[in-house]
Amino acid sequence: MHDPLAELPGYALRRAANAMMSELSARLAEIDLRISDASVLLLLSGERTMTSSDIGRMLDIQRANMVPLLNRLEAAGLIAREPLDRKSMAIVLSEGGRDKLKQVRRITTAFENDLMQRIPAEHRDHLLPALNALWG
Amino acid sequence: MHDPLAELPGYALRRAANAMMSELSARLAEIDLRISDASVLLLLSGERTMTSSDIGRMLDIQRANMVPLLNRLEAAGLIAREPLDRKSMAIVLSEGGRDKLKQVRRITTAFENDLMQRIPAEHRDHLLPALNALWG
DNA sequence: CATTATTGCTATGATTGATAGCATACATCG
DNA sequence: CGATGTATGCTATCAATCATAGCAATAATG
Repeated sequence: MHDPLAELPGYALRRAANAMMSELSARLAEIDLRISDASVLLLLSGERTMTSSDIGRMLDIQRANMVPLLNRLEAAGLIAREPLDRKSMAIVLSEGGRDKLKQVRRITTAFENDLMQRIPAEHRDHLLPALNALWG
Repeated sequence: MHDPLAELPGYALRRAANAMMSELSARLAEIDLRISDASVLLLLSGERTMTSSDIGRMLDIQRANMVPLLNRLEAAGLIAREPLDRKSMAIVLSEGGRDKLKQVRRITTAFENDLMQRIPAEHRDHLLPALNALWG
């Protein structure tokens, strides 16, 4: 093949991320969630009270784009909006959301394990710290 | 912060890829190219004669989506379509395309170097093989 | 109190990606 | 040769993601 792009880390990063995302999307589709949906549920599993803006800042999703995302989750009965003051809303997991979260955890941990298995053992432990250095 | 997602390689991969892509986009914007444009130019720098479909297969871009991409490159005077038989077209770099390619190389090698510099030395050499294992 | 910032939202583009269909042309095999 | 199957390049279209601007209400600050 002799792909002149194969040596570029940036290119490999893009391809790897695409492959990973499409596989994870497929697995999450079985429980009717998108990747961003699952990220929000995982984030809400922490004990902290968070508003829509908080979540957006954490996940790098703009306020405007949080709206349809949270609407979808609310329509699916996974979260609820609870007034925090007269302007802000706390986003909390509903009971259904906590159930769904368990399924999300099951899928994501299996997925992460599979991912890591594909990496030769001598490189495996270096991936996470290397990636985190690229956006910290 | 205690981000419950920070430990997930899949999440880190997504974030790292996003950060990388937006920075590379910004750098390539200075020479009026998008990432896919630059990938095509780099791919065409190989000696092989390639059709639109060939390029699409290499870069995982569908035939339908190659059309506007190549139109853009052709309109910018970077490539030419040369009839190969009565059905297929060879996509070749024009002179302007070869000039642009030099700029692409300058930008991408600087970019890749910067990327690698951000990674702690002990992890650096493991990134590329680990990523390539995730989509090969 | 006056000003400024934040929140949640609407509306709207731009870009990318995926699918379906089509006419033409090539390839294969009896 | 001729029939069938496949590849190519394209149009048209749809869905998803992301970004920007603006707005009304509220909160925070000096």
